[in-house]
Order: sequence, then C-alpha cells, then structure tokens
Amino acid sequence: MEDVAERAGVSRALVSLVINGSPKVSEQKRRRVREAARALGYRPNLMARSLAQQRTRIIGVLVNDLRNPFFAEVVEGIEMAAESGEFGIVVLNGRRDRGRELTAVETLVQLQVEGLALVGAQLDGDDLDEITDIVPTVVVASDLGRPVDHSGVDTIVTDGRRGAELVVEHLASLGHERILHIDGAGNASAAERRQGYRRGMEAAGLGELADVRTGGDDEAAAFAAIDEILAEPAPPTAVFAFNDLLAAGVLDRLDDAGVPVPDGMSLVGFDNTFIAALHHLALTTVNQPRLTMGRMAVDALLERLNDGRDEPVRHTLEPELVVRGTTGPPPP
Amino acid sequence: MEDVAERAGVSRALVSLVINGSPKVSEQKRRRVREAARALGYRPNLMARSLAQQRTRIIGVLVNDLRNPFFAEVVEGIEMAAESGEFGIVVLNGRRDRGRELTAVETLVQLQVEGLALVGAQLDGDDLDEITDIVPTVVVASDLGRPVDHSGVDTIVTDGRRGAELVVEHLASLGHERILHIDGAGNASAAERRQGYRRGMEAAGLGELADVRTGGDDEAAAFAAIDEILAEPAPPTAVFAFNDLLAAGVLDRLDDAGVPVPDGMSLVGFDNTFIAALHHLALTTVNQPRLTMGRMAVDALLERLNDGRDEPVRHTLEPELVVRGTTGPPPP
DNA sequence: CCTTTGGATTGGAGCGCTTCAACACTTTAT
DNA sequence: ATAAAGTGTTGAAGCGCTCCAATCCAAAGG
Repeated sequence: MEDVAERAGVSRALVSLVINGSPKVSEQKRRRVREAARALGYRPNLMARSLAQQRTRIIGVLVNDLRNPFFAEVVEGIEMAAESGEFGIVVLNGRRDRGRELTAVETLVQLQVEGLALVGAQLDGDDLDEITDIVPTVVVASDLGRPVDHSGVDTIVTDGRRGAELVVEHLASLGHERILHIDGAGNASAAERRQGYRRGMEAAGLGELADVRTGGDDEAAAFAAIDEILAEPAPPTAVFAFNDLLAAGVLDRLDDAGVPVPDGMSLVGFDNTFIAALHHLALTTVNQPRLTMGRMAVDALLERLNDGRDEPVRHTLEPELVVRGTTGPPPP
Repeated sequence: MEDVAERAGVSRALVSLVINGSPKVSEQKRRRVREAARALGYRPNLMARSLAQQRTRIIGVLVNDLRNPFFAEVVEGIEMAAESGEFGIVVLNGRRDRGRELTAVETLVQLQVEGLALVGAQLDGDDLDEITDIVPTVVVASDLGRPVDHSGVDTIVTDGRRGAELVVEHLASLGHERILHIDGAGNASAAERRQGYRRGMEAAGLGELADVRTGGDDEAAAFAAIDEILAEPAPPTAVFAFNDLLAAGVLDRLDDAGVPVPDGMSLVGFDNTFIAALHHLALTTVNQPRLTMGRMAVDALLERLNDGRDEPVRHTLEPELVVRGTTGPPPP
C-alpha cells in the first residue's frame, strides 16, 4: 500500500479511499492510484482490513456433513443469500463428529465472523452457551436440544414431526400397519422425526405396532437394521427411513435380499434430495425447501446485524410429502 | 488480551506466550493466565494473530460445484490432509460459474492463504498468471489449458484420457460399435475425456462412428442429447456420459423413453460417486480415487511450503473401470 | 561477598490497513 | 475585499496480536 501511494504520489490514506471506492476522491488521483495499484499488482490484505475496520463481513457456516447433498444445497442457499447481502461465507465441515463441530465453531468465532449458521449441527444449547451472545447464531435444519432460552439464537427448520406424520398417514392410508422407522441415531433431527413417527402411528391407531430401529445418516447405516427385520417372523410391510441416503441403503439391501419394492415392502425417505428423484429409485420422500432454508437463515442473521433485532425468531417450514414409486399397498 | 494480562497480573507478551504454548513460562503464571482467560471468556483474534505473524496457516480451496458428490469428497480429502498438516482450509464454491471462480480466487489470495487448491476449476493458465507466483497452487481433478509453464502450479489428475479409453475398450469388447459420448461441455476435464473417447474409438477401429454430443455436468444436461439421438434412424447402442450425474440423467431419460438398460442401450458414467454404486442404478463407471487426490493435493502444497520445493510436479493417477449393471452386449 | 549464568518476564515496535480530525485549497456568499 | 462553506488530501492513532531485545531475578560459581 505504501508503494502504491508513493508511486501514485499520494498518501496511504488516499489509496485506502480509492480502494474502498470513496466518492470524495478527485477523478485524477483515483485514476493514478488505480494505475499504480495495477502496475504493482497490489492486493489489499483482508486480515489487516478486517482488523482495522473491526468487521469481517463474513458469515461462518458449520455444516454437519458436506457429502450429504441435502446439506450441500442448504449451504448453497446460504451462500447465495449471503452474497446478495454483501457477506462472504466460510464453510467448515463437521464431518459428523461433534468434537470437530465444537472446535470448528471456536475457530469461526476466533475468525471474528459476524454471524454463525449451524447447518444440521449436532451441538446443543450447552455447547453454544457463551458463543451465542458473542455472535448472532442461526440453527438450520436441526434444533438445539434445550428450548430456546438463548435469545441470541434463531432457528430455521422444516417441521420434522409433521413430516414424519405425513409419511405415516400416507403409508397407513395405503393399508400398512407394521410400519417400521429406521432412525437417524444421534443425528440432530432424529428425535423429532421419531416423535412424529410415534404420533402418526398412534393417530392411525397403530400405536402398538410402532417400532424404531437404530440407523444413522448414510447408506451403510441401514444394513444391519434391514438384515435384522428380514430375519423376523413378521417383518414390517413398510419402512420409513431417516433420510434419503439411508433409504437408498435400505433399497440396496432389500434388493440383495430379493424383496421387491414397493410390492414386497414400501419405503419412504426424507429430504427429497436429487437422489430420490432419480427414476430408478423414484423414492417417496418428504421435501424440505433447502434453498429457502438457506436464504431464511441468512435473512435471520441480517435482521440482527442490520436491523438490530434481538429477540429470537423461529421459522418452521412446512414439509411436503412427495409420492413416487417406492410406496404402494402392502403385500396381501 | 490486555484485560487477561491485567487480571493475571502479567504483561500482554506473557499472555501471548501462554496462548501459544511456549515452554518458557513458569507453571504458576501459566495457570494464572489460563484461568484469567477462561474467566473473561477470552478468545484470541485470528485476524490480528495472522497479521502479526505474517502467516495464516490456511489453505484456500476453490471448488467447481459443491453439489457434485465427487468434488465434495475431494474436498473432504483435502480437509483431512490439511488438518494433519496443521492447516485449516477455507472453501469457496464456484457454482459452475467461471466469473465467480475468478473472484473467489482473488478473495482467497487477499485472505492471505498460504496455498491454493483448485478443485475441478474452469480457470485456465492465463487466469492464474499472477496468482501462481504469489501463492503455491495445486490444480486437482482438472488441468490448466496451457501446458505447465507455470512453475508454481502442481497438478493432480486422474488420467481422463485413459479412463475414457477404458470405457470404449470395455464397450467395444462387448460388441458395441455405435458408441456415443455425451460430453461435459465446457467443464474442466471434458476435453481430456473427449480425446480419450476419440482415441479409444480409433483404436477399436470405430473411428468413423465416433460421435460426441454436448452435455454438461448435471442430470438435466443429458435430456436434450438423449431426446435427439433417440429420434435418429440409427441410434447408438451405448452411451458414455461425462460423469455419473449426467449418466443418471441419461438413465432417467431412457427410462422415460422406454429403452431398457443395458438390454436396449448400454451406459457408462465417470467418477464412481456413491450414486453409481446404488443397486438400482448399478452404473458402470470409472473410478477416481477422490480422497487420495485430496491428500496428494495437500501434500504437494506442503512440500512447497515446508520443504521449499519449487519445480512443478504432476501426479497422474490411474483410473479404474468399475463394471456394474448398465453395460452389456448390444441389442441384436 | 560479588559476578556470572540462564531462565522468566516485559516493553515496544511493527504487521497492513482504516478513520478521524486537521489542514490546504477553492469556490461562493457577504 | 473577507468570511464562510465546501472539496480533497493527509498525518497519525489505533485495530489485537507477535516477537525481539532488553531487563529482571534467583541460583550457581568464584
């Protein structure tokens, strides 16, 4: 910067003004500074700028698992919204490990991000206790365990309970009774979907038959559960999997076992990722508006940042059942 | 920091030493500083630290498209390797837009990243001219257009030419002659695979029949091409798609048109993402070792950063044909 | 007893930028 | 003509940290 100033025959302060597009610089000097900067290949140091400016214009994003297309798309939504709000984002990947999530959040805070978006994070309220009154936080696609006494935290979720209920209603209306749920284990939104499943079963008068098995969040997690139920005397006629990835694993395993879908068994996923839409899977699933969720998350942060809102906000989006080819009437 | 120092009754310098785990601090003071830091909820400012230290320990990652599981996994490989090399990463998403890629690289450089990993980027040598002698750069899963006269750039690729040849060999050996390639359009590795395809066709004595249609890099991009060829008098008996996503789109469209795979048409993808492995797709494809690619990319950077290597390096990994269920003999 | 030694601690400069008050010129009003 | 009110420009302080040289102190050596 020094060099640019010298070459342009002006002060460092003026260079700064030009770089930041201040209107109060004469056209002549502006040109000379620009030229000098180009000639010297000058690039402002973002660290120094943020330090001096006391702001970074960065939103930190912690994502549960980048390999899951669902999260990847939420992040895209966040990125797009951040961009139009003149913010950048820094994405850190928790890789399904809660410890990593914790250090990632710490890193983001130390990076002085101005807002924090937790996408499908496994962290709970206690983990975020101190964090949330340092930096505005929005939790997307999951929920803090403890009810919101954190006034610094906004929440954007699709109603997983309702989504699960829709699934059960659909299956029950097709005539299924033994409907099994393979859950998301410790996953952030697993509890909610489990609960919705149970409620749905009761509402359908199938409370007795409710049955939840431990799953996880990828294809492999389904294998054990499927092997188990197929060995039972009265296996379920329908399976509701925690998410699309898990459902895909179920489908594979059923295929291995020679069980036709939906004729031998119905199957439903969750998230409506592009995988579910592939014709060869044609997975019945529950849609979550991913881009919208991302956008709303950023909006929530920007309201706090720009408009000074300081009470928490909670947006619950409506899930939508997408019926495709993996559900049908139970086998006779 | 000031406050911590005061509370612990020491100087700011000592606080710094404690935070950075210097061995030359008495146990007593160390404890007091730690305690004061905790009590005050002190968090070091990474920006200030980087500025003072003149290093960030950050590797910047530019990725073509986060929604493509292939790239997402390469990024995971990078992240894991970076982590064990005591580096953090910052991921920026180009979202298939070259302009965005350009500004993303600029942002990363201004962020003072110590290394730059371009994953599937569309940028070419000219775009990176100045960049590469500022910061060590590694290009992963694609290639700069111009041969490497950039001594600051390393390259990690799977041999796309060879991969495409393997595909053609496989199809030809099954008896296919009219083998069509739906390419990746402007995508970074599209040219290489096209070339491999052409070579393969010639090697198989099918040079005359070589036929390339414009595709892209996601499912939708395949639709037009498929509609087109199905309307032709002598449609191909096999299609080699640029990547798995595209192949999935082809599969869908063939399904719509009632063409059975592989009996009516064989189909091959590229990348061997988890989608290809789903039984219901069972896509024959070409494997690229994604995690390894990520790791090698980081290694290349670290060699420059830590060991001072300064000649460019190019690692070409061997592709591997993975035969699944979408390829078979041509229809009679 | 004084000097030396070496480890623990500190003051202060400096990292590259922004920003604010102050200054130097013009232009306009009086 | 002089004062008032802009415009443009600049010097210098300050952002939160690191790190070097200097200092301090206690133990060891003479």
